[in-house]
Amino acid sequence: MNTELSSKYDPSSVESQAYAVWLAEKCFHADPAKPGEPYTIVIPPPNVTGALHLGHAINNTLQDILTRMHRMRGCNTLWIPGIDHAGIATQAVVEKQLKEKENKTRHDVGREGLIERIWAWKEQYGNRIIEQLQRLGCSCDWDRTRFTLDDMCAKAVRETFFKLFKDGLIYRGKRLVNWDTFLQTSISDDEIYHETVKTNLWHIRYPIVDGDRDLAAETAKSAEKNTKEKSAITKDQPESNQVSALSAISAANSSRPPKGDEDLAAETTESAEKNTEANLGTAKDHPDLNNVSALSAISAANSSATTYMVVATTRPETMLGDTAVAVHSEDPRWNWAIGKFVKLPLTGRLIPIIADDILVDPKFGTGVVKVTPAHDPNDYAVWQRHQGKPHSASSRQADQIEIINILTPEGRIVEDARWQKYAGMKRDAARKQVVEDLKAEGLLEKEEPYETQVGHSDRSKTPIEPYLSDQWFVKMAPLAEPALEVVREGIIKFFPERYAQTYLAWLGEKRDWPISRQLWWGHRIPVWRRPKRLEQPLPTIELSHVMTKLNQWRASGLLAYQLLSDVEGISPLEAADPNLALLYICLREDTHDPEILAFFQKYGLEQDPDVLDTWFSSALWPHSTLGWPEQTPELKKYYPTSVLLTGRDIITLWVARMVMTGMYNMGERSQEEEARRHEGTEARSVKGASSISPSPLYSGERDGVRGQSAQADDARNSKAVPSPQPSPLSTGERERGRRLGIPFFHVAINPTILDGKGERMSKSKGNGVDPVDIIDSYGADALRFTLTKMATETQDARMPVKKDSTGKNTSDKFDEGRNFCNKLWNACRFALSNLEEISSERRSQEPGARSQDASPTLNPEPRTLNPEPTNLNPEPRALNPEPVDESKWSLPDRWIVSRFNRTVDEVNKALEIYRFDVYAKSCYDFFWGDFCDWYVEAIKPALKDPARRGQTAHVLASVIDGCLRLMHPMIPFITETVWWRLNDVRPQRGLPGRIECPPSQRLVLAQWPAVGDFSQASEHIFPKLQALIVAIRNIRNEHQVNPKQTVTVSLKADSEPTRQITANREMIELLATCTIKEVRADLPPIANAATASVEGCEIFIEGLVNADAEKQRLLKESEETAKECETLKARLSNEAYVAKAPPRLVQQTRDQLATAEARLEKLKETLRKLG
RNA sequence: GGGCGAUUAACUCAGCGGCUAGAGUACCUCGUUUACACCGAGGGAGUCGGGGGUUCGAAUCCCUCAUCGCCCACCA
Repeated sequence: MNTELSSKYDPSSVESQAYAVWLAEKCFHADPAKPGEPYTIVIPPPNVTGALHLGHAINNTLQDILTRMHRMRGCNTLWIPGIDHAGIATQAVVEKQLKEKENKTRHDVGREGLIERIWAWKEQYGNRIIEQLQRLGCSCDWDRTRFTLDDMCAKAVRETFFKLFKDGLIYRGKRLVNWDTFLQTSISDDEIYHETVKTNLWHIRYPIVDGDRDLAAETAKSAEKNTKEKSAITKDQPESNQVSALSAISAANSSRPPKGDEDLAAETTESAEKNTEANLGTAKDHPDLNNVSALSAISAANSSATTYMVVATTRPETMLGDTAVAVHSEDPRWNWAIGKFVKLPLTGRLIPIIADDILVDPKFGTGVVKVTPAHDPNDYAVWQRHQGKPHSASSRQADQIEIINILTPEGRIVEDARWQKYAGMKRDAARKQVVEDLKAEGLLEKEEPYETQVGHSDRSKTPIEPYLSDQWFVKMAPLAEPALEVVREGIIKFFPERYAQTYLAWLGEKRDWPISRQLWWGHRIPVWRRPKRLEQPLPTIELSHVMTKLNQWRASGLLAYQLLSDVEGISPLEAADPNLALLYICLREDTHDPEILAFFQKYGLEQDPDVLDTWFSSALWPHSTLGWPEQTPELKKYYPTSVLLTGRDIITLWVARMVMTGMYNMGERSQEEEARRHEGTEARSVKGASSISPSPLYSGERDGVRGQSAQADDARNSKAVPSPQPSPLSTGERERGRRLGIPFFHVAINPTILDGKGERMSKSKGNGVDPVDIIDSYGADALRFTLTKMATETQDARMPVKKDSTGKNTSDKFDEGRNFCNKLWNACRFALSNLEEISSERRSQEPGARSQDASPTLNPEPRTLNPEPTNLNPEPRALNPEPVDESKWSLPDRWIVSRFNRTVDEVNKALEIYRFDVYAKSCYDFFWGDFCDWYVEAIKPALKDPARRGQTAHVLASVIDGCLRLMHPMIPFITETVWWRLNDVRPQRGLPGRIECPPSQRLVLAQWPAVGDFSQASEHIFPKLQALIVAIRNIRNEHQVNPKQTVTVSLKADSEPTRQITANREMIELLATCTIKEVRADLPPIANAATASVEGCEIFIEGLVNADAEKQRLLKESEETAKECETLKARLSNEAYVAKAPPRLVQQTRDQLATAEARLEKLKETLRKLG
């Protein structure tokens, strides 16, 4: 390979070449059989729907930095890439395309057909995402690329569902969900966005029905209608006629009980039983009827004047489904009416007036709220609360209310005799009609304009409907508790720390997770059930046979089933539903068992058509990608993963769920259970498992993988040179995490990138920047550097966006990255060309070349000055017998090496706490500010001097080597390319104890730099000389001296500075473009010279005769100095300061004052002489 | 309503009890010295959002107000 560096840096050729080499040599491939402490990251899988944006770019750049750094640290490093199938988003996109291109709906092409199309689509776009990640430079193990819908993930999904189902943590329930009437699926809260909509607030009169004789008759009629209404629902929703006992129980167990309502669960269970009776046709009376007698007893004392209540609503059409009006129990305007009825306009039903202090805010509106349980989340909660409770201790009257669905899945009003007029109308039409009819009846009190937030589906952009339907849920409480605990205890840490709050707050709510989606694209729910009840209930004998069979299969681990038996205290047969409508069977794996298949067929059991929420598979990502539930070597080696890097928006949706499922599937208890299963014992419940002795998995030796201590030995032996810093995780911590099954130890949150106005980037706003455009125009390294520098601890990072000449979005922000990359390239080119020259010369003079390295001793610096050694392991130095003879080093050599080690130290500390910006800044400041601006400039003469060039070149090569290692994770392409050239030109590098340079053909696999010793003396002296040089340059500039023109300088300085200046005279003269005439302590003032003073050293530059300018400058300086004196004096005259501040600080102030006063005196003297 | 963050130079951001508050970009001056004009040398530019407080000392800690943004809840 030709490793010449082109004179102009061309990112595209550099990048493609380096990446091709890494791939060809499998540099990113991880092998679990190899030694080394594991370091694992799983990518947050991008949605297959979209191309990558800057958010992905920053997220993946940071992951790559960590991955590359740990690989260089000798860890057994794995970064797993992959893509999310993004259920609803993807299906929506493909359906839209289908509609646009072929004018077909999903029903036209069928389930199979649609899925086939989506897979084709996935191939195309999934590959594009992989390509984009590769262009970014991501060092993922591409052989292990996963897709949340591939076989490996599917297996994990299936097993997890089965486990949850078996443990009773998955249940089917009727719930109010967010219904997308366009896509006809439920969607989760996070797929909703709110839009402000201008509408009206309609005030409607609901006539109060007095307790007179007509009442009983009215109520009876209403009851009759209710019966009809039941059949209407049944017709409309075939599967929803059972407000099943199971769902009601589940609701009671899992929903948050309202505050202070401890008895709710018990009461709901009772009510559920009642409902079951009703469903089974054993209950004769409608619950409402039980209230009639009590009603007539009500006194109407308060009510004589009031004949109606006014409710305000933005959704008048839902009044068809009203089943109550609610008031606050302490609202004197209305509480007298509690227990009475109102006559619902338009349909004429009688509905109760109930008290609900949670729903009703008496200070808001009229204090009266209509209750539509089937179409409003709050009202649904009211329905749940009012399951037959007495109004108060003194009243025996129950306030149970009904629930009535009025909408079809398409969002039309359902067919129903009571509102036939509106049947089939869409929401808006129905609303219009209802309002008109109310007007006609004189029941519309007023209509006022109103703005409200309406939830819209993110996918179809249509308004969502709260809709009552049967869904599958995961019970959160048992899963959430351990997941909360590991974060509270700091076993999982967030960076920055504050994000733990978001996590804890959300998880603390323990709201059950609706996991079913009425889609086709996704993991299908592995539950078989009858869509309807059996026409004829099974005879007891047959039912008993069914149960026996099921128990047999369950015992052999093939399936799990749920029915009423899951309620404690009821035997399975007792509870078994003879209509089989409440029997849910979860098959662990798809089966070909003819007996089971025949059973399913005989009883008409079908697989649930729904699929799982896409987050269900994402939640398993850290262990499913490693092969779980199979006990793969990968799983054993790489789980738990080390860190998760992600954006803060999915801390709840994703991070929390990964912790829950990770601990549930991978925690020790779970693993034990697994082990027992393999032994042929069926574990019935998790509860019993804790008494079992630890499985072999955790007792030391493991199949195929040696124990922890053996691995550690291996790692040590494999080190050629000291490996650097130990991983921040101790063995104990790692083991604890493994036992608990946590998916990762750290969660690092990267900032969200916004545009210059602080708005989120998006396609619709047109402010998005495409990372590939930036790579094309600036290069991937430049993009990466800029993004790394933006990765601060704040939550957002702004990036002003502008259009480039071709109309694409770009940002000047990337200039900084590009400039730095360019600087890096050119500095390396310069260094390499010198090294090449010197090396070839050296080779031609072997073997005596070494002697050249001797250079005159300048300021020998005793080693004792160095701070504590950072390399605790002495072995490595033995590898290189050549001792470091620093007496040969020039000041710049010692300084730059020390500064380099300082930088490595800073970088290590920064990356340990995920301060990527500090990493970028440290590298930038060191490389540009110290190395290029000072060191390289300072050594130019030495590189030309045969006596010194050998030594200088050796330091230069070692520093370059270290810099390339240090910056490689952030700037991988340039550094790798330069590395190859450096290996060619100068294969032998390294300053033992200072900069270790163990050889490596590829930088990507080279060792991360160790922190070598510092040189405090040089770090003290060099900056003083810098200040002197800057001061001289400053005077030159002020006097408009041409940069090329050499000036003559005389310096007045004490003996020590004089010594340093003299010793480094050549460097000062070069960097300040001057000739130093003399340096001494007793230098008399020089007339007609421009002067300055810095670090106790007075500078005189001859021949700069601009007296006026000089006088002005002196005046200004003396003014400033006087001011400084004043400030310092004031500080010292403050007694409290002298008394309370640290003595060190007070002394410092005194010294400063003395210096400033002396300087001021000199300035005044000079000014006096000038007149 | 609850929580979190931001407010520092024209712009984008560091700094988070103690050096004269820093960097990059932009701006101004000078400069085509063979690494780099995507460069070099230098410069100007800030009441650290307002107001209180704690402290010897506050950009930094506390309270409060204002503005902007995000998350959660709610909006009959």
